[in-house]
Amino acid sequence: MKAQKKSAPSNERLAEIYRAAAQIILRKGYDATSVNDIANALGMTKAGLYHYINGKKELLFDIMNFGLDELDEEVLTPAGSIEDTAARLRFIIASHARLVTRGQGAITILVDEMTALAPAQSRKITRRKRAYFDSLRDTLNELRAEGKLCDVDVTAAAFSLLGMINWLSRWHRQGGALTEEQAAEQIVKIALHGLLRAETSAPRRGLRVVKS
Amino acid sequence: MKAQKKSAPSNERLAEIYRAAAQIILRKGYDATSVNDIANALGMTKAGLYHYINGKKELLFDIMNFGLDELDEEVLTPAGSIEDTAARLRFIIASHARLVTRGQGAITILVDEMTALAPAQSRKITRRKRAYFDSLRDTLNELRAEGKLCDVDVTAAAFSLLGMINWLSRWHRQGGALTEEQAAEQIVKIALHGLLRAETSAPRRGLRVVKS
DNA sequence: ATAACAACCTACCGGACGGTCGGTAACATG
DNA sequence: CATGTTACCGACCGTCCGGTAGGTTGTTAT
Repeated sequence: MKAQKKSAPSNERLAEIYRAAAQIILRKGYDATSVNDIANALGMTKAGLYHYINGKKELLFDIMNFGLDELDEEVLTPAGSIEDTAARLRFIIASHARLVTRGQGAITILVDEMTALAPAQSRKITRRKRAYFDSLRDTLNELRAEGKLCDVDVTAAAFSLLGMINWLSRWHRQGGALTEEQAAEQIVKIALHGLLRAETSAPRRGLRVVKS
Repeated sequence: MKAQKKSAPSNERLAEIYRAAAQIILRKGYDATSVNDIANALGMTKAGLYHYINGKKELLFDIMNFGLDELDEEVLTPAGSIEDTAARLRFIIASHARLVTRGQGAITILVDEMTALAPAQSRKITRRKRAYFDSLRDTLNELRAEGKLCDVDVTAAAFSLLGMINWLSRWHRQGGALTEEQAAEQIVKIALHGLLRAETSAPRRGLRVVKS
């Protein structure tokens, strides 16, 4: 009748478990990944793994929180000390992008497997994600107040940024044509300046806007 | 020993089934959706539904192809007859975005549930997706040849576009602050011109470029 | 009338999966 | 050497799910 939590055994091993689990879940999806799969990847049996975890859902929940911790530490906190707003936005995009390409898993899982959580867990994760989203949007609002933002909806802009960044995990491969740094740089460029060349100097053969 | 395919019964009902299944799968995920869930949503039993489908995976495969058909018909084919390259790009982005926000499901499932397919099916879908991606990239290359594209990697640009567009399904809600049209328009704006104000005509109170 | 078929149903099967139980071997502590 | 604790394992359980077998009902074709 003890409601005790089993007490965290060896924080070191636990991190290994999270990392291994994240990688497999990322590749096969949460539902398609059995607890056995994760255990075997760690050279264990299922019962052995259950020594460390309290259930499959709770494992997922922990991994997600781990990912959000990374996001806070490597993106939001450092960004907080950047005064210049445009530079701060640039940093957020680039460092978040790097986290997606470099880290294997935890953050991307955040994005894909929300439905697998229990309602209470889902609410907590959603709240943390919301906090991140809000500070991104705040930066955009600040930019607007300074007159540096284009005429776009800040919410749509913030989501579009996240879309570009999170999508990275689906196409960027290590050892591909673009390094992690280059990929992050490309995202920054596209997000801040768009794809089309600004038609400032010497209108080249008269571009027309075609509607419909 | 008949290898016969059971022959498609009533093309009408089949479309209803695809649509209902797509909605549920979109909400709960493929693995978490049981065949029973889909059957019940259609007012049937599982065995009843199996009169129409040949298996859960094949149903998913069919839905994905249905989504790709939509994409071809409503985006790629009309786009093919637009001469002006920039206008074509604009059209592709906007119409694809509208398809994501308006249609409920088939296209988004394409994106999320690839791992659930059998290898042979997965290859076929990947090939079709690849074809779509290539024509998007072709448009960008054409734009580059015309000197209208910024200095960005075309592959990264194409993927970033898809990221923004596909992400729409995660945040845009019917009846929300932005209509489908407005959301699509925002995506187009951000993708083509970026977030930061171009510092061309009449520097409004002295905008500076901030580096680093 | 009856044959034929589509469109379902109830009942069931085999297997996989999450999770548990009762161990055991290794090692540390006193 | 006794005791406790950590880190596992083999065997097992209940449940749920994809899929099937075989029947029933309603409609159409001849």
